[in-house]
Amino acid sequence: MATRAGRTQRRTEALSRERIIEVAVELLDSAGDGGLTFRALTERLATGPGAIYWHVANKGELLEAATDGVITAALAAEPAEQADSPRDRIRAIALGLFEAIDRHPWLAPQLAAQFSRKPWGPVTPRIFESIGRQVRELGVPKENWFTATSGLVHYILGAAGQNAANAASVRLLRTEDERAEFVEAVAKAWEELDPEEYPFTRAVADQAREHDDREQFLAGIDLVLAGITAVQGQ
Amino acid sequence: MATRAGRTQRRTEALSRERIIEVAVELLDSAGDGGLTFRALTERLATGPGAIYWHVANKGELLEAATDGVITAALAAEPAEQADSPRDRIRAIALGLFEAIDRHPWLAPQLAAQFSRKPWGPVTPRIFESIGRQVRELGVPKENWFTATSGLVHYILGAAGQNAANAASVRLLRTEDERAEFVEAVAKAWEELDPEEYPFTRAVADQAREHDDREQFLAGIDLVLAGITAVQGQ
DNA sequence: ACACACCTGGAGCGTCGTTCCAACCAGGCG
DNA sequence: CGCCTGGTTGGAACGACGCTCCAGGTGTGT
Repeated sequence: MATRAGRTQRRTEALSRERIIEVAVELLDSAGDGGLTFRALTERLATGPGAIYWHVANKGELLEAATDGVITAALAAEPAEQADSPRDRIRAIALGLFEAIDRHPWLAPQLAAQFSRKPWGPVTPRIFESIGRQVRELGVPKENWFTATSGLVHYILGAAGQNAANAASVRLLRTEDERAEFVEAVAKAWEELDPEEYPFTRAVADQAREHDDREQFLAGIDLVLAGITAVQGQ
Repeated sequence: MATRAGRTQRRTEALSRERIIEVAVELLDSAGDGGLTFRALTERLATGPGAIYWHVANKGELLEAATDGVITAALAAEPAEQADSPRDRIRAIALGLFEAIDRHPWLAPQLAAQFSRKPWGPVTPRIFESIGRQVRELGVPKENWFTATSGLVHYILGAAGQNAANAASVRLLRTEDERAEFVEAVAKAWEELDPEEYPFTRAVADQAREHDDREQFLAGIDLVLAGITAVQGQ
């Protein structure tokens, strides 16, 4: 349904599907996962729920559209630095997704849902394709394309989603001091675990305290890439 | 709050925190993410919400407790086959988590939330520790312990979560025929993508059609493990 | 100027998580 | 023996949610 693309575009600034999605993304970004409410939406758009439901079937479709829009933009953005090798291009794509999910933490669960419930939808192939092409150019033999690409995509979405949830909860702490305090508290809690039961976690508490999320993410990408090129030729 | 461990255990089968969590897991398993309702809970336990709220602070705490219980059981279970090397033990732990998440798909988002919002909670260190110990025994130099373990855990949770969401939606299809039909439909949709825009995805549609989820997951583990041992010594 | 298809927003339904509180019941005290 | 007290229980009710319904507005084609 939803005829859309009104043949005559009546008003200068009317209610449109695009405008609704735009505000939905704003609400999700500013108020988190549960921030997208039809009541908040009607208030921001100065309208009623009926008007919104004319443009959008339900909340699920609105979330899908918001996800699609943000992911498409993230994959279309050109990498800041030049990326000459397939390896660098994979790193660039991964970093683009990482940053998109970091800016819009609600993306993580949404992506997981879309990958499974609608693998034929626009998002899944788009991500798979852009990573897969570079895997192919890496010289991976064809019979391993699917395994290598799946592994990479799973790592990217898993790690980025994890980091996003993390960043979202840290972002609620307003001052820089509060954030440092949070990281410190976690590291300390790990250091104070039972030495008998948690020797390893205690030992890496210091590395957890000092790690940088983005570097850690890229180090993981390198790990998987090393695995891909180690297991098979090239 | 919550005196618990009632001094006299009045009835033979009374309401207890343990009983509530048990039923909560049943509800989540049978009815999916949104199946856990205080109304469904009161009905199954033949009581009112007040009684439940006396044992449990709120829905979030109930979800945490359910997650903790299931994960602890999964990590405690002995691997079916003997696992002599650290590599085999990592594969066994990963497979245990994979199967736990497969059986309880609601675990995936819940784990992601707990890892970020409460990294000091019981679940995060427990998973980190059991993987990390084997990473240490793999001979990885100490300065890379955190990176290697994070990479593994991110892959495991990302891939298992993805698979869980997938399996959950497929499980809604009753007959074996319907499931085969679903897989076939996805593969076909991929094959019919625009050849200009999606050459790679079209090329691997066949591999997607024939892949086995569990094997694919383990292949990804091997990929990361190969990366860990390739990047650094051993 | 009339009609009709498109678009709007307010009222309201059913369900959710959660709170409140009157009643209940077992064990200790008079 | 009865009562009293404090740990438990469950029913009623509240506010917020997603969503539906529908009586109207609004503008364009005729």
